[in-house]
Amino acid sequence: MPRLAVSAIPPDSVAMAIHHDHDHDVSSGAALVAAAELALVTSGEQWTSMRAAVFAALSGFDRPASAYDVTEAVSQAQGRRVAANSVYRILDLFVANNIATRVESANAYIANAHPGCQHDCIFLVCDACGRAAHVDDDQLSARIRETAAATGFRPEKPVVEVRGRCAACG
Amino acid sequence: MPRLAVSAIPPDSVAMAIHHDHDHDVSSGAALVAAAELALVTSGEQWTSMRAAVFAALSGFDRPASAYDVTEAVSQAQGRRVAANSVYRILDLFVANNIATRVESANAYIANAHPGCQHDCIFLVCDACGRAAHVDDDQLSARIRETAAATGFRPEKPVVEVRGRCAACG
DNA sequence: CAGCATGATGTGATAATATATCAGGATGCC
DNA sequence: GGCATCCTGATATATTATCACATCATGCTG
Repeated sequence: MPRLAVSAIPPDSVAMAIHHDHDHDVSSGAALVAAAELALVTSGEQWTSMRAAVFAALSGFDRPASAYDVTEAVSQAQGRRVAANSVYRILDLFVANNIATRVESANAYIANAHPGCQHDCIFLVCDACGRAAHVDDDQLSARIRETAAATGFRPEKPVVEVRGRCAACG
Repeated sequence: MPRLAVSAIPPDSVAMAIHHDHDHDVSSGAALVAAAELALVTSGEQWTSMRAAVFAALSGFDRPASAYDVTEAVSQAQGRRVAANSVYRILDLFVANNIATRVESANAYIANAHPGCQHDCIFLVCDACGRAAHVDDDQLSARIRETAAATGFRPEKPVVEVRGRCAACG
């Protein structure tokens, strides 16, 4: 499978790279899980079976998934009812450690395809199919931060999510 | 009161204009309400007393307000219980007609200080005080749309909300 | 004017998303 | 093993959002 800078979704049908000139360990499947585990452990967090299950469920979706979607998927996988609040806790932890991202405009979460690499994320969210493509454009992100900073604002976390129609949905 | 391109909040303590070289009818108070009414009526929508009440309540907040905040404020003002779903309907209408904007990362709404003028909005949302400054930077917005379009995505509505700390909160 | 069409609002229910609290269990460390 | 700490489960509740349908207001039309 080709390694590309834009983790479009579905994960195996990526098409193009944009303003992204450095290499990542873009991962999927087992490699992605391993990378996530490494990132979390490196931060001094535990990689428990529940966390593994949540991450597996999250990365199994081909589009941003709500906490309840993930809860349902984990429940299925475990053959028992898991509580939503546990999933929330874990998703929050994932977001804090950059192995997942929250898509604010969709109240949903998506696994980060390249944990360990810090970027301001730009998501292209399709209003038709719900899928989200992830674009890194450090130059553009920098412009956004600069623009904010120019007003005396101290930017912490830019939320850039372009709603629209993906190529497939026209 | 000075007319400025950046509608910082609180509304009477604006400080700077950025990449914004055209004039607006930036409005506040009664003038803002009149501008909103005009914008709505021009679109063929009615300006009912309920809509006026919702707009007044919304523009009375000095920061993005949740639909329930607005519901509460309108209820107070009217001396009766108004239903949240009515408020949602009206806020949706406002957003559709560009006299209010939804701040996705805060699940909240904010009155548009210059209805009738189309921009992609950029909000600087303070995580400490909850206030949001509104920046227009057409050049930056264009870059964002271009970046999205370059992937075959058709951008409809960019959501750009920079979370961080405002100058006042350091 | 009566009747009707249309759009706005009210009512009531419910769904979806998110957080709080606290007890008990697992884990790591010594 | 024992202790401290972190993690999870259970339960409750808060917040945000939507739906279906009844009612009301307004203006048009015959």
